[in-house]
Amino acid sequence: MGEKAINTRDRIMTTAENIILQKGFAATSLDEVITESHITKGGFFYHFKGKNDLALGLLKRYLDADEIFFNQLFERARDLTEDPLQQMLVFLKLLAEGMMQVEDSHPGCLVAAFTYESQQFDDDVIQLTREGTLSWRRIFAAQLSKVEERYRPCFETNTDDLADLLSACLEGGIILSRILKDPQAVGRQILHYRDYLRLLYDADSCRAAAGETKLN
Amino acid sequence: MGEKAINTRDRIMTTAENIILQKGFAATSLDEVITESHITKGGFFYHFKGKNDLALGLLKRYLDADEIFFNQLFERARDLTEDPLQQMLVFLKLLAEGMMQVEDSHPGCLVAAFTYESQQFDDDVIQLTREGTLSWRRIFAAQLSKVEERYRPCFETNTDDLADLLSACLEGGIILSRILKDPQAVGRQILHYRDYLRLLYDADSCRAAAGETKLN
DNA sequence: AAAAAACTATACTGTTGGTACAGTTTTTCG
DNA sequence: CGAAAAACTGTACCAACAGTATAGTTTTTT
Repeated sequence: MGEKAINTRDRIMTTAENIILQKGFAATSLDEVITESHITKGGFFYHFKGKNDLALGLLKRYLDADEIFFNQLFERARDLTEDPLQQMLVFLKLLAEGMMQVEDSHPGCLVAAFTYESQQFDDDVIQLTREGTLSWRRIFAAQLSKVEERYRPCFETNTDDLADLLSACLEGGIILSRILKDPQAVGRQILHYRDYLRLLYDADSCRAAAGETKLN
Repeated sequence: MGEKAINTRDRIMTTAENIILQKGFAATSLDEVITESHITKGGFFYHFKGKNDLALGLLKRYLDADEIFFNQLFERARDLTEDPLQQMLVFLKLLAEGMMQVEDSHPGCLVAAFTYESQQFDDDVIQLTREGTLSWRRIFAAQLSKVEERYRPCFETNTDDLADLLSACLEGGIILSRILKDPQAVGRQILHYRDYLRLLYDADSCRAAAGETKLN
């Protein structure tokens, strides 16, 4: 596949993703995608077998970009501190900032969009949403495991569950952001998750810090 | 409106809601709803002006039922204990149990389903999703305010934000439950939220329970 | 028994997803 | 350079179906 083809394919996908996150998948017509992509129907079917194939391509691209995004933030966090808990806290701060930078209302998450329309997709698409969430779990849980090597949680916890909680805060936060038309909402949820981790692993210094701020 | 009409209307709505939560709104055809409701097209249009009107009716019914459900759990919690924090913790436990009782994968939340297809609805539907989430915030924040009258949080918090966090955990948890086909997942997220509150308002006794040295 | 409510039956129209296929331009590569 | 392969355009078509409309019929209420 040549460079031009990749450009065209990418243009179609970007257009489609934007429309889908606004209208939902079923309500997005191929004709609209085609018109907005400045391409013809034949051109579209040269790149994609059909609508389901488009969904699959979009999801793959989305999950790849997401994983890269998370890893970049983690790398940056590991660059700034050596302590695993602090790395996680820095990561969450960066993540919250990243989510709040969106000017308009949050674009949304393809995985969430697809799960509420799951029945219209082939199994491969559904399977991919599953693998995507599991990969998020893996990324987050890996760091949490490192944290637990050094810190003891107040409660008995399961790192997978705790990792899933972050995914849930993200997905739920995005939904709230969209409903309330408040782009900052997701970020605030993430910071709550961050505070939860602080209390869970580092309650002493949290309480100390709270005491200090009260003095000021 | 007679009893029979109400029955029919309700039957249509229940059928429609089930299909919509599986396929999404756009992908749900009126024909399918009509067939499964054992009614004719004319009969449907006697009860609803059109598809958007159906969405509006579904949302109203859903939000009403939800509010009743939350209030029942709160009443039960207030019945069991007088302490506002304990009431909230009992409520969350009951809520988690309620969400986990679902045998199959979780049916889903109409509000979330509609937000990812928002562009196809009239303003009245969108407005109602907004009012719905704000009413959840009101219910949760009211109890949290009572908690703060007696308990001091470790961090400075905003009860509205903290209330929204519960909504986010619910919405996000439902999505995860569906993707992972694990009906228990939502409940576990809620219990994490519960633990967060415990740490936030009652860190001392948590630490005591965990068998660690008490800070004072 | 009249009136209102709760439907049935049927017909119509515009869109959409997907297909087919013949022709044209662009890129790649020997 | 020139041929082959890639990357499209243009057009035409169709079955399925969504959503709507409306005239007529049965059921319930009063």
